[in-house]
Amino acid sequence: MTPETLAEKVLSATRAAFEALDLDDAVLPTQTAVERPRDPKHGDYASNIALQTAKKAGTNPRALAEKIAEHLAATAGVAKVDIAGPGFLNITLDAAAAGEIAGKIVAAGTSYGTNNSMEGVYANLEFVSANPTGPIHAGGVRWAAMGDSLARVMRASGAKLTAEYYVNDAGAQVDHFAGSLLARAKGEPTPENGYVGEYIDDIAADVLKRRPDALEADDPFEVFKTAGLELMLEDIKSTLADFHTHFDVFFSEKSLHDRGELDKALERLAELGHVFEADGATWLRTTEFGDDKDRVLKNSKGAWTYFAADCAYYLDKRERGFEKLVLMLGADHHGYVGRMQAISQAFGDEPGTLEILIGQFVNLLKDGEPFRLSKRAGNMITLNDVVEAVGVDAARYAMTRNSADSTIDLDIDVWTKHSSDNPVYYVQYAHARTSGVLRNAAERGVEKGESYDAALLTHPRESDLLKALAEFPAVVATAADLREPHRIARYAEELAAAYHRFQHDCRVLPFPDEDTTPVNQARLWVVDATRVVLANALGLLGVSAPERM
RNA sequence: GCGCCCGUAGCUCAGCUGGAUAGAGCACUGGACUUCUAAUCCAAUGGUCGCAGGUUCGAAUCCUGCCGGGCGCGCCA
Repeated sequence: MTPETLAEKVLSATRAAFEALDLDDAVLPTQTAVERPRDPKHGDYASNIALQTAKKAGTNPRALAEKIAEHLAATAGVAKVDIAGPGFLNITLDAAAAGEIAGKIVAAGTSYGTNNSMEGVYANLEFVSANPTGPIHAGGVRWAAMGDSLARVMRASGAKLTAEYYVNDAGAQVDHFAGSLLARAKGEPTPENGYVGEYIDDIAADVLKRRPDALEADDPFEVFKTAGLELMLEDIKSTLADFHTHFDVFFSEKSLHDRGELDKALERLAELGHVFEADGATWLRTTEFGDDKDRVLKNSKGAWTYFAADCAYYLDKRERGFEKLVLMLGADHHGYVGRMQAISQAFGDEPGTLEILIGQFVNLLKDGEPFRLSKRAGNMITLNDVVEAVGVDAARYAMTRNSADSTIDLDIDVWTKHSSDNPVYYVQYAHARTSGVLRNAAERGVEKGESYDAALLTHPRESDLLKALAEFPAVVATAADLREPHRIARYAEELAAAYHRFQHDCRVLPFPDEDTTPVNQARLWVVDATRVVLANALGLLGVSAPERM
């Protein structure tokens, strides 16, 4: 029995109890969940439904709980129901009902954990979107890892999701970038507001390699701009690919300008009556939608602002049919939330259409000192550097195991020297152990058979492990719903711990001089199920699941 | 000044949208390998959940006010 099924049984038992006690069932929730108590004395699962509904129904929680327990105890698969404290229901399943899950997981394989909590939601998830004027720096590691994992988790929950990278290939920064390349190629000093760094030398050289005549062209600046952006973007794409971070779309800001999308967006907003002229500039009245000040679309010189491009980009996404736009931004951009939401509402969209996730910074430390990153100064640590130092798995895992709401302090030296402290190895090792047991079983010709007797799985370690395994789909659904991929990592650690304890206390394979027993076989099913879930969980994090370590 | 995020064990962080005696990893201490990988397990140590009120059967969690830290508040991009 899965926790979901049990929760339904709890609800129907409650409904029956309400009827028996002649209570108003309008106070009953449409859904409930059972929780896994920390203390094993509290049974396999616990429900607080009596506590939650008794007061509203005008009765005593304890009395209600007793009535619910009566009905619930009669349910198939439920071994025992106790009432504790003010009215908790502590439910114990019989071993056979609890053990079924292993077979279901093995049968489901890679699809175990998928759920339909976001079924059919057509979503766009934008993340990273670092300017194409330099390599992705170490600060981008967090967004790449979290965004990519979130994409996987939302897809696993049924969302039809497009992962998108907004390429800011228009505007002044790009000109500064092009100017820096050109100066470098000519051997001139870096212009004011320009970029420095080894990568500028490299890109300048590569542009010349690709276009040997670049300096003699009619407009060398344009050649360096176009070719430089192209090369930089290729570099970014390959960095992300190496980091196992997949984007479906790299969306060019410049293409919005070229296609006249900014004019179109302005026109649309004007039609809707939210545009006004003042001080020689064109404004969007975002204060109407809660922003703290109105925003300029076109400045007094007649030039588009970055904000105008944001409007056009928003409209473009909506016109591509996305009904849910999720945007991951760094804490330094949280000031944008107000104006971005105002754009959404100005176009007449429901609140919630645009969802902005703000992630806090990774504070990089070196020798205990804050390490400032700057593309302009060229003293940066890139995503590539991080990956080279600790590897993709360790980097991704370290970045996804914390809530985006908390800032992370990360000492570069600690990270590179003691990377084996990373809990990712604990999880991966658990997976390697499951693979090892199954490999040994295969070598010795021990077969788990077509089916197994779940009633034999009575050891407390088995019971804990089975409960952890059963939880996975709900964890995925919650992670998707709350946009919190770190829940997957924390779950994986719990599951790995449950497995390590199981393998320590429960002999799986028969000893060499013994015959294979039904207990050996049942345990092999549990091991295989654990292997599946660990692999699926690591897969959602974009971390590999090695068969040997 | 205004806005967003954070404050939980020596350190790094969880805490499943209000539940039972607040957890894990690292570090420290002591145990467990002639049998499936000890990258493991077991035990011990470690807490005024920043502070003060409030809401209720019940608060680390929700509300208010303080204190402390990070980030942000351009006709820049």
